[in-house]
Amino acid sequence: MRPANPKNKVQILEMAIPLFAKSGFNGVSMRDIAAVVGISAAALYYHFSDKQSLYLQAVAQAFANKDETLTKTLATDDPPEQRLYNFILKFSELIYQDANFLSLLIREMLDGDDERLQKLTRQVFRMQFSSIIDLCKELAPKFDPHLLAVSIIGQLVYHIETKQVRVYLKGGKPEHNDPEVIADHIFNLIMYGLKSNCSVE
Amino acid sequence: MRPANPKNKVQILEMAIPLFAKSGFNGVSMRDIAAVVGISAAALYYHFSDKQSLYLQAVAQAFANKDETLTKTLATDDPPEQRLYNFILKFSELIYQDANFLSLLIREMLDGDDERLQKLTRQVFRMQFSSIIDLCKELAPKFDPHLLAVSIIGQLVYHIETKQVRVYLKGGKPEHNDPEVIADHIFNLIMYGLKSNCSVE
DNA sequence: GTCTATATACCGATAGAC
DNA sequence: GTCTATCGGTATATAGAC
Repeated sequence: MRPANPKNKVQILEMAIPLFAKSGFNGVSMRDIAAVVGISAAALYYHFSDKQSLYLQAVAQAFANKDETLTKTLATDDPPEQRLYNFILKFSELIYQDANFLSLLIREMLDGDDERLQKLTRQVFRMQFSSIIDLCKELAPKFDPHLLAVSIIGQLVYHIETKQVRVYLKGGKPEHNDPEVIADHIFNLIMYGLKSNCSVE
Repeated sequence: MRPANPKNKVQILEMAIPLFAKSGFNGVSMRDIAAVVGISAAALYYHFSDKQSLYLQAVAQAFANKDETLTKTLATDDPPEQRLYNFILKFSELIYQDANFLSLLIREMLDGDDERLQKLTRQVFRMQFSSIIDLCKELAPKFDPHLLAVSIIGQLVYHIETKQVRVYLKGGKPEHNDPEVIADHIFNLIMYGLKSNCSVE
């Protein structure tokens, strides 16, 4: 039978990404991927040398351009506070909209060996983390910029990561999943803390 | 051959916990567990009806008493600020010392279906989250207590979760992994924010 | 309570036709 | 580039001896 719709590598990767995000490397078989792509499992080996190679390329594909997108929001002429808010809102929207990206990221932090994590930080986070750290230094020289950057990103990630769980916890409301509500809350907390009356409602 | 050292369920669970924490449900086989326990894979089926049952009981075992421990630090006569600091430090030490607990928790949030997540929040987090929310209301009535509680726990979890990755990021220092350094940073940030000079009290 | 042996299914990967 | 067929290995789980 003549193949009606031959696939290229990127198409296959894009279809594999949600599978790996949902079930992890060990939870997805080559047959599973082949099924959603619409070809046989054997055909996957024409495009990729083995399963690990397919997985790593899928992760790289899912992470591509994320760093660039975020770094751009930090490299403007706006005042530092505005740049921080823009970054927080952009990051919030990014991980809210692209659930696969966040899942794969968390899975990589759990499963990746030292070599892969090093590569990950270089490819995905280096520029962005560098920019946010410089911004932290500018905004609050008294704070350790590394700890501060992790605190900001940690809140963003965790608010989205716990989306599914939080509805069962006390005080959970639907609007807590709105990326803008999350961003406003984090910015306000980071800037002014609990003991301030400078807060912006 | 006479069995030299028969195992009970709890012993098996305790030995399975680090395996599931490190490699996840799909990354651990019944043979793997049997090997570290020191019995045959078939013998596991005397204690557990199937792999899923063993896994769920291992998770329950790993999570047992965590809620109680944390809730206790919140139920004292100390002033609210002191209670918040005690909670942050205790939580920081807890997830730093028990890496299996945090790994399993994150994996459950990725893999658990709605039913399991609901059970998880009831068993592990309900009292603790309830107490921290009441404390948040007391400390900062102007903030949404749910968002605030997630921000506090999110920072704690993320600082420890990224332990392995952060060494490759700008400004990373060994002392950033000290649970007390993390706790002090988070408490200070939460209470006073970056603009501490414009706080009222 | 643990063993050996085994049933059954699925896995990753390859061979060779088209 | 994709197919069918298949290999060798491993998975979960069971049967039955001790």
